[in-house]
Amino acid sequence: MKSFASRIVLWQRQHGRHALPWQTDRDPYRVWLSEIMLQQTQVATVIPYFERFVSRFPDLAALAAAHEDEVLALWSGLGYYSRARNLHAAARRLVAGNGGCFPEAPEAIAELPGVGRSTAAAIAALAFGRRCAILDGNVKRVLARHGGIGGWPGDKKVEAALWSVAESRLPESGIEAYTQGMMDLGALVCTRSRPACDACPVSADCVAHIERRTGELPAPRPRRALPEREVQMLLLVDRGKLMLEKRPASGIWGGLWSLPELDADADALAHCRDRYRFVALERHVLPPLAHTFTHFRLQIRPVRLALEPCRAAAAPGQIWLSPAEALDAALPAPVRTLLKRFAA
DNA sequence: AAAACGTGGAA
DNA sequence: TTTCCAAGTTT
Repeated sequence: MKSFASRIVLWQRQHGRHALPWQTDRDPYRVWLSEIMLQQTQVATVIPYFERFVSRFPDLAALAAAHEDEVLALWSGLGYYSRARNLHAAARRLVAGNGGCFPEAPEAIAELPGVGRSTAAAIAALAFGRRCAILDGNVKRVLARHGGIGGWPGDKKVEAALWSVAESRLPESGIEAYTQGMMDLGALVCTRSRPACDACPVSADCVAHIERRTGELPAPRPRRALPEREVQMLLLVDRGKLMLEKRPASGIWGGLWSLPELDADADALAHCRDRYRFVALERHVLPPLAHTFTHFRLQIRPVRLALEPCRAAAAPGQIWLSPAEALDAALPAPVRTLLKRFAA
């Protein structure tokens, strides 16, 4: 039987994906951008964001010259916004300190903010042909099944074992096809549920397949109950314009423009007066909106307050926009939903 | 080292 | 509806 790596490489060339938007060339900028967008995010979700982003920022120099606000606006809806802030910061660092050149060594790539071991290896392999191992969700699933490695892959010891296997199976040549092939195999054949083992090039010596344990491997993440939180969000309206506030750089929705929040049981009118010195003429409670994060569930109770004209007093970190203008801004997903609903 | 960090697709 | 988790990294 051919080696594991050879079978992956041959399979990738025949059955793998070759026409994804970031596979048009080996431009390290495009490879890097795609790898960041694809962190914890599915390919189908990323594609339209990637197209929009590269059309606005076609290269490192364009990205470095951008305002962070516009970068975040193009990321709005993709989630994990520190990825966008780190991407922007890294572009500026490379243009200012590295002559606008992308580093080729995985160790150097991993120095960039937002780039860890696996992402650095993916860029080094796909853009520069470096022989190094990745370990994303796809690879973890393929290796856990093929090697019969139990335990949750997020566990440190299990992950260390998987890294070790990943390093040991690299091909002598054809690292690009191998790297892409492991991801393609995980995404297209060795799927989470109902894997297509009939179509798999490495099923002959796959422990999970042979022992009929593909349903148990890899082991699922240990579950925990999702905490529930509840907030009010204020739509402060002055002559058709809404007030948005810039969120702090750290924490949820960092750097995005969002609606003022207050405790679910607080008095919206009093808050409006005490916190902003605005006079509300009319109060309207809008239908609630549920939003689920990875680590908690949020109930949003929107309240619209029609204000006495006051915009001249706009403070730093605040902007007044029409609903249409606001939809071009870097909004959190549920706020976008809310504003669409409000504008309709 | 566990928790934070978003969103949407699929089962 | 609920659960899982996707080309993970940072603190």
